[in-house]
Amino acid sequence: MLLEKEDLALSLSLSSSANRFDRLGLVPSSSSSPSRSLPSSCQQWSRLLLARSERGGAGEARRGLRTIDVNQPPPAGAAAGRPDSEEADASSPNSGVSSVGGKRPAEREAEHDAEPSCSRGASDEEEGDGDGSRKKLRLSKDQSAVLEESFKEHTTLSPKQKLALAKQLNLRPRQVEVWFQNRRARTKLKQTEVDCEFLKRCCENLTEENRRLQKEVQELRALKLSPQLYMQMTPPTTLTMCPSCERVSKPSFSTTSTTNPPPSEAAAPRSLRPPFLDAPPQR
DNA sequence: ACTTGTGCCTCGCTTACGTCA
DNA sequence: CTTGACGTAAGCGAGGCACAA
Repeated sequence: MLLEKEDLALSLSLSSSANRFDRLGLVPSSSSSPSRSLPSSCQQWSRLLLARSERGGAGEARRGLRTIDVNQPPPAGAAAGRPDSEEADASSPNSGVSSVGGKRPAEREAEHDAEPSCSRGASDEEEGDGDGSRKKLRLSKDQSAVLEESFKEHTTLSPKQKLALAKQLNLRPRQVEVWFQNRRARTKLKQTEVDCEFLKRCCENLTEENRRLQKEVQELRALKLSPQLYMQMTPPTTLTMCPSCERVSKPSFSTTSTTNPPPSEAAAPRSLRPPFLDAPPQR
């Protein structure tokens, strides 16, 4: 159990690290799937694009289904306060908007033949469906593993994939949907933590760099005050900046030879900044 | 061409439950 | 046995997009 958790955390952090490397350009972005290699903000955009592309595909099926099914009443019980709270729950997420239309045609169809399995434990019968209290059912290890594998392939599911997965795992499509939703949330949370840590380190490095430069300025001023040394020294204007990478080249002489080299991250070119700093506004 | 209504999807936030120390 | 912390399945509302009327 503990190991499992750690494994999950590890996989999360590993994928996050991969994202970080991708951001820094250390890993060719083509080495991982687009959605997973992108930072969270970019993932938002890719998600939109993905959603659009998926809707392009799934939308056609939906359109097809809609023409067939849109005006059909939901299966008996689904709309009319079925005593089974599971089914009621399954339609609730969209209750805000689907109070009129009810369940999605595809799901309606699927859930009709894919009876609620309620996974292991399945003590559904004695869990009093009538009281309206929501049941929480833990997914089995196998189910979680399959879902995890699927998530690695794609972080969002098309309706077809969702149905297939639900059927394969003997779950309701709604459960698969919720699992992916929560999984995306966990991934994002993890990524945010990684981003925070990265920014923290950047801040520390920049502070250190600032301290170093201040010290250097002080030393240069001190040199300027002593004429003999000042006349002998080579021009201190060797602090040139490369316009392309914005790196400051080291002076040929060093009055601060004991100072540390600039931290790699602090000296990183602008293109390596965390992309979320340049990210478009999120909603 | 533009507007409006509908259906669907995803997200963020939250709640409730299961597990463990 | 109880309790608090933690992980996670699930509920809810909001926003956005596609599509049809």
